[in-house]
Amino acid sequence: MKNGNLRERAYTIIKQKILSCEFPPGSFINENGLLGEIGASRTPIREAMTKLENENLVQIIPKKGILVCTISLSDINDIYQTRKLIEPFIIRTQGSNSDKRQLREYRSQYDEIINEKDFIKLIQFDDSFHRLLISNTKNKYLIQLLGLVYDQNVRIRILAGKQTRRLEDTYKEHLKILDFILADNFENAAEAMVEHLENSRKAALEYVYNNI
Amino acid sequence: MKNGNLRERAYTIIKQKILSCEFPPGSFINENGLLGEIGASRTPIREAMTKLENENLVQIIPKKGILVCTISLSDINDIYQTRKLIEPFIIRTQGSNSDKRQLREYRSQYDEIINEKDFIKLIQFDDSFHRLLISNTKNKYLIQLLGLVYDQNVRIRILAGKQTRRLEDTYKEHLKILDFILADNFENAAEAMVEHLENSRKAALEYVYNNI
DNA sequence: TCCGTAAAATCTGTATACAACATGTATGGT
DNA sequence: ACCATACATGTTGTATACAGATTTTACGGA
Repeated sequence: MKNGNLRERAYTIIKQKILSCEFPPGSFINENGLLGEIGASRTPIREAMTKLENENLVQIIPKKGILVCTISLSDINDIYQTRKLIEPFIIRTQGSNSDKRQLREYRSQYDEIINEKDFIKLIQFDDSFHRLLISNTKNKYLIQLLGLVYDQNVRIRILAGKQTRRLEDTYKEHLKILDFILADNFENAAEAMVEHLENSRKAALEYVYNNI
Repeated sequence: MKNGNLRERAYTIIKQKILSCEFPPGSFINENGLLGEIGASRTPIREAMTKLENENLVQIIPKKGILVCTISLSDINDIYQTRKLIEPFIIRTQGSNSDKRQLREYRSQYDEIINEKDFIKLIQFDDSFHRLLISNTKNKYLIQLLGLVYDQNVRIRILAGKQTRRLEDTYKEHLKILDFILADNFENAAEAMVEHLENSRKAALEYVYNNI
């Protein structure tokens, strides 16, 4: 409304609604419905949509509307194939460059957040662990790709809901990876990451099987 | 002008101009200058620009203009780190799914194109080899990422110009990879790919060192 | 009641108009 | 001649207006 440009503002607001599944997968977004909340005309909103289309979050169907992308079985397999390829590689090659201070800070917050039982917040916290790790590689192509992948992953986990067991397992698996990295044991950290991703993949598939 | 929507049309035209370096890296694109050629108003042109921004081909600088992205040393290192991670992986895991007919057809065209001495055409043909290989993995995230990477790579090679030696080396290296795949020897194919990418990276770096 | 067709309302795609900002130019003072 | 300030020009960001298409609704016949 006041600072920055309206396109970015629209982008941020709409993306948040998609990631939180307030705009659920498979639904259509009405451009006019956003005018009031964003406080902008259709022009910047439409530009934001083309940006979201490139992030695989919406699909602009000509003369039809803006469809919030669904998440299919093959999406999940693609996502985890990608992650299992890149994330262990990053740990192995970039582990020694990790910002240990940030990782220790992350670790110290974990217990507190686990106990809050705010599962949206917990999912975002889990997400930030992986984003923290990739931030060590300065490779902007890998960072961009994994950013898209993580966005999809957040949606999957929110849709899957409060699966308490998986939330706690994730906690333990993250700590295992974290401690290996802090101990400069990158090979074991990478292996723990592969295990973690394989477990996450199974949980995601389980959700999709039960709900689609 | 007639079929499809103008946004896609604008996107295709502008992207072609960027990849061919008719719009050279570091230059600004004037929106009004494109009105006539594209036959559309600024609205679809601007939407095309936001799409190109997400592909790292332009950078929209608020209230300033649309800058064609430059290619830095770290870009080249990022590009080849990414390619060396993903492309051998694809050969190893997807080699057996390769469309041998397409690969044989590709091979049969190569001699003819090499002899034409049309270096732009040759660069595009080289590019299509890698795109052919990744099309075997149905992983849309990897395909999308490598698409962006290949786009940048085309620009680098066009800027580097008619380096005859490298063009011929590329030819030999591609044939080596190709023949290993056709012989179902995916491990050797993957190793040949790593070699090829390392040679390409050095050639790209050499160009940048000499020109920036 | 059900179905098909036609009209109305709605929504998207595009063009144009306007406002804000930035850059370049001219003018005037020292 | 040089610098500073004011003005003119050009370009981007956004709003609005309009046209074409699609969906919804209303109506009439079976």
